[in-house]
Amino acid sequence: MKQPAPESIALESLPGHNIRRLHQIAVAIFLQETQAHGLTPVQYAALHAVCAAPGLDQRTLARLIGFDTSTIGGVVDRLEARGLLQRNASAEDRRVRLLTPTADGEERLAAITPAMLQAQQRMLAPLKKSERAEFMRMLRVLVAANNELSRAPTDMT
Amino acid sequence: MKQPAPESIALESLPGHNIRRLHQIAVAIFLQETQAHGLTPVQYAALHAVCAAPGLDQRTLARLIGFDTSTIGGVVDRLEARGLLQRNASAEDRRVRLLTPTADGEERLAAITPAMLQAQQRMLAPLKKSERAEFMRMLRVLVAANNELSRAPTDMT
DNA sequence: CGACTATATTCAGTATGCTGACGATCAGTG
DNA sequence: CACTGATCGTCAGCATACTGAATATAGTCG
Repeated sequence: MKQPAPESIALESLPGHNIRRLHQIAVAIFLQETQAHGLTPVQYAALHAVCAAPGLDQRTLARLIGFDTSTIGGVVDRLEARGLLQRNASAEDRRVRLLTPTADGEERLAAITPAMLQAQQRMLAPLKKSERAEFMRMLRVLVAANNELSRAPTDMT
Repeated sequence: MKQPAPESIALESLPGHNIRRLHQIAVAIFLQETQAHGLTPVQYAALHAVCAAPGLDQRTLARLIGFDTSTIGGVVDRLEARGLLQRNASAEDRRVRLLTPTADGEERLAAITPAMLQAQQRMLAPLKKSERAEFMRMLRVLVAANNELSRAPTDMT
């Protein structure tokens, strides 16, 4: 059996290529819908997690939302610079930086939520209603099964 | 009807979050399988397209694989620096830079192809065989329908 | 207590991506 | 031919991401 010529492989048939494109599109839709609020998808996820569990440390935050710990510093920097959360040293363990939302942060999160949900709908809108649930189910299977493969696995307990 | 509290929304229920995680994982799998060949997913896609259509310009390349034109310059730079392709000014239109693979580039593409295909398989491996085709079908529907939304739409003619 | 190990965070380096702007060039029109 | 508008490529600036290393602190064991 001879391999097909490497150039003859159709990019559109490759899962990885389509996943990359879908991610590109999902980010674009998110930014479009939420542009009035000035948060990126990643910033939204971080702010959301901090509001849901005030006082958590960066490492825990990273594991909750699947970030690399060396990336999260910058994300938190930007949210802090805009006054949406606070970063304070922990009293018990001085290595740790504890994150707490500010009032502004809470408000911003509440304000952006409807647009964020609208964006989520639009991402799957091209599928039939019955297909959307099925797609989400398979998406979760893939993410859960391969969770440990990326450098930033999620804590799925 | 009151909105649910913004913090009570489960991140795992959001399409965007799962898409981001799946992309992260897909890149990690690609890099794992192909690490001996030293190409990123994006570099692979670019090299593949140039080998399939030697002499194409950067704008066309960008539209073929869904890149932003301001990103592709850097990608081509790196491939050129490693001697995998050549960038020459066009004779007819001096704005245009034409891309041609080198012999090394062709070889590299052929060499990486089996590992790349192996990576694609692993991405969908957690799904049952019948589900994989269904997932890919829906993936293509979503990408095709929302193609124009990102800054780098693909030419799908 | 001192050495060793483990953990939380940061940093430098590299690679995508997007926005908005700019320089060079081309093409069509008066 | 000069003017106008479109097109190709690049660049600066910002935001994710990952690798590998450094730093600071904590905990543990001999």
